[in-house]
Amino acid sequence: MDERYSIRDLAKDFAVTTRALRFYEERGLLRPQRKGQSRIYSAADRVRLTLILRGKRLGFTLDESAELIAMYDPSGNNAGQLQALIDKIQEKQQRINAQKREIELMLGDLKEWEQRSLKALTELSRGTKQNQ
Amino acid sequence: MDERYSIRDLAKDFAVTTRALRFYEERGLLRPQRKGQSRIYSAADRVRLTLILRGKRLGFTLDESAELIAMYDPSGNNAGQLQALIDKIQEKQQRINAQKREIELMLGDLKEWEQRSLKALTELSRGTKQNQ
DNA sequence: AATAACGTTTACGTTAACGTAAAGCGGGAG
DNA sequence: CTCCCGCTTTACGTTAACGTAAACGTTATT
Repeated sequence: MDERYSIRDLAKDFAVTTRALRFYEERGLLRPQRKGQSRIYSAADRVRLTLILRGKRLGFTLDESAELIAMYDPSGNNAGQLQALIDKIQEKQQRINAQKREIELMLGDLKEWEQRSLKALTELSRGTKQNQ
Repeated sequence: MDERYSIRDLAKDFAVTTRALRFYEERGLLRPQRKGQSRIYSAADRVRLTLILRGKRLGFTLDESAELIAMYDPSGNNAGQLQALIDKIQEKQQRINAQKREIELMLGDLKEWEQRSLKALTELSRGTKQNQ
């Protein structure tokens, strides 16, 4: 318990580059300890990294993830923070749902279009001699 | 009919900047005619612009939209192109649905977390004297 | 002719999220 | 001691989608 990981360990475990890890730190998303000049990551850091990557998958920017993680953090463990976090995520969910609706509309249009095109094609090949 | 619009007209009608319109042209998404050195946009150009903007709302890059529009174009009006287009859009839809699922999972976790936190808070205030 | 109102081209600036060197430090194997 | 390995810092490069500014051409007015 209270495990320590090198930057290489984390990079491997989470399939990210060491450059990315240093970058996240530069942006304030990670704060590993130092042993000499080397970075030492803890289990807590792994959790944070998990959140960062989850944020990415969800389409959050690093700044957004930084905010979310700050709220998620036990240090500010009050209900208000949690509610703010939930609100942010719900907002994101709404945007995604809007995208989904738009994409569904577009798909609908396209399938209609496909039908018409296919119909046109078959009518063409029926009423015309095949050339070439 | 066969209406012609200035770059300013389009910018206004679609709420984009003229810079964006020239940029889309530079990237091959629009090909307005020229009258002297000025650009003249047609109804067809408006349709293309509509598609570009729709693509943006859906989270497509300009390059992706360029592809989609090329396929959507009547010039390549065969069923194969259409099918490819539909496939691309469905792929995008799947990505969006995946995002949606992730966000729903995260939301679920968070609400659980909120419950626990709220509970902890009330238990605290019940079992302890209010200080400060 | 001068000015304003639009249009055009050219080109550098901006943000995000790293990639990609370059160059140097510390330690442990031989 | 020497060499390599892994780590570090510093810093310039990259892509996307325009923003912003400079400098100039074209009309229509005044």
